Amino acid sequence: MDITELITFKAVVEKKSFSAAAEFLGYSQSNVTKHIKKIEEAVGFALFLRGWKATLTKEGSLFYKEVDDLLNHWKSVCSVSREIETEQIGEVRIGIIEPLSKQLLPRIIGWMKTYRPKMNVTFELGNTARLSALVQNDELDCAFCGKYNDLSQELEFEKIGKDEIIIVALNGHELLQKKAVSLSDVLNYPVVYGDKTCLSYQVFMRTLQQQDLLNKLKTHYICSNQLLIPDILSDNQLGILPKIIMDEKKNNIKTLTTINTDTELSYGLIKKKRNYNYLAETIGSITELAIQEFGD
Amino acid sequence: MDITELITFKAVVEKKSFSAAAEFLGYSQSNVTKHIKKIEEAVGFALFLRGWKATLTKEGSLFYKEVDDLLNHWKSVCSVSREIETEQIGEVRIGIIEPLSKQLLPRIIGWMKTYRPKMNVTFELGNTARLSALVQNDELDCAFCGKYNDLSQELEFEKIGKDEIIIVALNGHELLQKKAVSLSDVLNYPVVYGDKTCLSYQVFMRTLQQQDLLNKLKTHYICSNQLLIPDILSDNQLGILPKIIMDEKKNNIKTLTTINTDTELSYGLIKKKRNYNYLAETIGSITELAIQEFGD
DNA sequence: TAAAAATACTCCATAGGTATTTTAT
DNA sequence: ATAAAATACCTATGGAGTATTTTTA
Repeated sequence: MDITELITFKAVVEKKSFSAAAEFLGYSQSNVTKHIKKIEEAVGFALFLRGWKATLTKEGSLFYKEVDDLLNHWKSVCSVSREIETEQIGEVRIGIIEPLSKQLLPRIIGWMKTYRPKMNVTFELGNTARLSALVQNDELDCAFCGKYNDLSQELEFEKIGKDEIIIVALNGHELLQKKAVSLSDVLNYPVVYGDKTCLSYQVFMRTLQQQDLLNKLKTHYICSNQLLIPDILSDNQLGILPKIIMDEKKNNIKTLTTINTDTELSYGLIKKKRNYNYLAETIGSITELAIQEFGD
Repeated sequence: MDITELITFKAVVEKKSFSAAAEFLGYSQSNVTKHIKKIEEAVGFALFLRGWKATLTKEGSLFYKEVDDLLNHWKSVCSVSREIETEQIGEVRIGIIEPLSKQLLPRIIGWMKTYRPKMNVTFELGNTARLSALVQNDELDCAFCGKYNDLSQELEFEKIGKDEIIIVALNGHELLQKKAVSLSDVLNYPVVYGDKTCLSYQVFMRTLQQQDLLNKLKTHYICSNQLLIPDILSDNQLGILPKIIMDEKKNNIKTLTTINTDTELSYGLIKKKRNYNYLAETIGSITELAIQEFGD
């Protein structure tokens, strides 16, 4: 007994005749007879009372209810396989660093809602180091990160845009009067920046070191969530941030200057180097989206 | 893609290796490879990452959940087919005439509870004519009836026991003093009997006619449900009943006499003459039960 | 008698096997 | 170097067909 035979069974029930079912299925009449006989042998009871019309026996009728369900289940499994093939179901687990999240997260959600309505998405916020470890460990499918120098051999980085580290102040800050603001000027004021895992922290510190200004650093506040810095800035404090998280609409905050870095600061996508990946298409589309958002 | 291939798929998932699955299933390793390849071609994605261990791809894993369900469903359909074969499921529709119901119905229910716990039973109470029409019309599977003279060609009658029509009175009735009670004696009192579809009515009337006593009939009460007659009998009334419904424990009621009939009164089972019948076994067993109950 | 199902017979596709090669650890 | 999967090749079962006979309304 196998599925094709059960399909024949269903056709005979619906067409109420072996020959009509044969025609419907594109089979020979004798083949339909064989299919039905094979099921009847397997189950041990007659399915039909034969005559000019084939009518279900009571046993056949009880069995048909089951078979009909099973064939529907079969069809559903086939359609699920098509959904898997076209990446319509399952889950994408996406890492995002905080600077990118505000712009990228709603856009990804919007895209998924339109093109992957049945798929679940998990967003993991964190810094580049942690997210790339999660990707490495197969706990994330991909991560939107900063460029990460000691990236594992198994991972690859695809650039989606670049950024700069900027220094900001509240409107009316006295430094805003100056035409050219130098780092030594900045160090006269209390500074606020992200913790040491933040790119802005690292760039800022490296630059101080290069210009031998580390000892000039006075009061500083560390806020592990960079996104909050524009909101918590007060008095004569200065914020050090990736340009991307500066909300242009916040017109009480002004950019003083940009920290020049020898190497360009890039954002991009980290994922595993493998030609086999269930979510390749989906992640590809999301990457396109990110490039549209952040690319030049 | 067919069931056997999906079974192989499941085995590979469980054994985590093509060769182990092959051994488990009694297949050659190459055949397992072929099964998996055939599914992979059908669905359009890889199921396993090959290596020393075969591990599911993400797609394979999503698909496996579906397949596992389907295989369980498949197994359940197979087991249902066995239950149909052994008449464990479905419904028996049994007709019973009132005189038999009090004794037979609880016994049938008891038997079904023990031997056909999954099967439903419908009991239809009615007179022989109506029940045999329902059997004829395939609205009942069988009926416990009286012997019915104009039984259709398609039906058969199997005797399970015989009965007599008796005349009863309340304890202390003056007729109980008499040694031999004749029909003319009976007609001096108001009589209670079932309606004209009841065998007892028919026998009584025929006997009156034969003895030319019809005109002597005085007050009479007709109660369409014969079962009630022993309970409603009062004063000097006499009841005319099939012996079988007389509850021996009711010691306030006594039998006066028996109406002699030229032909024997039989109870039996009416069913369709056909060699094909889902419930043949079940009905056979119930008939045995009835014979035990009513047979001599 | 006519419509439908069963049977007899044929053919070839494929499910299964064995032996060997290729791949991955 | 070795365990496991893929491939090449072979065989025989049985799935599907055609033609004919049997059954049933």
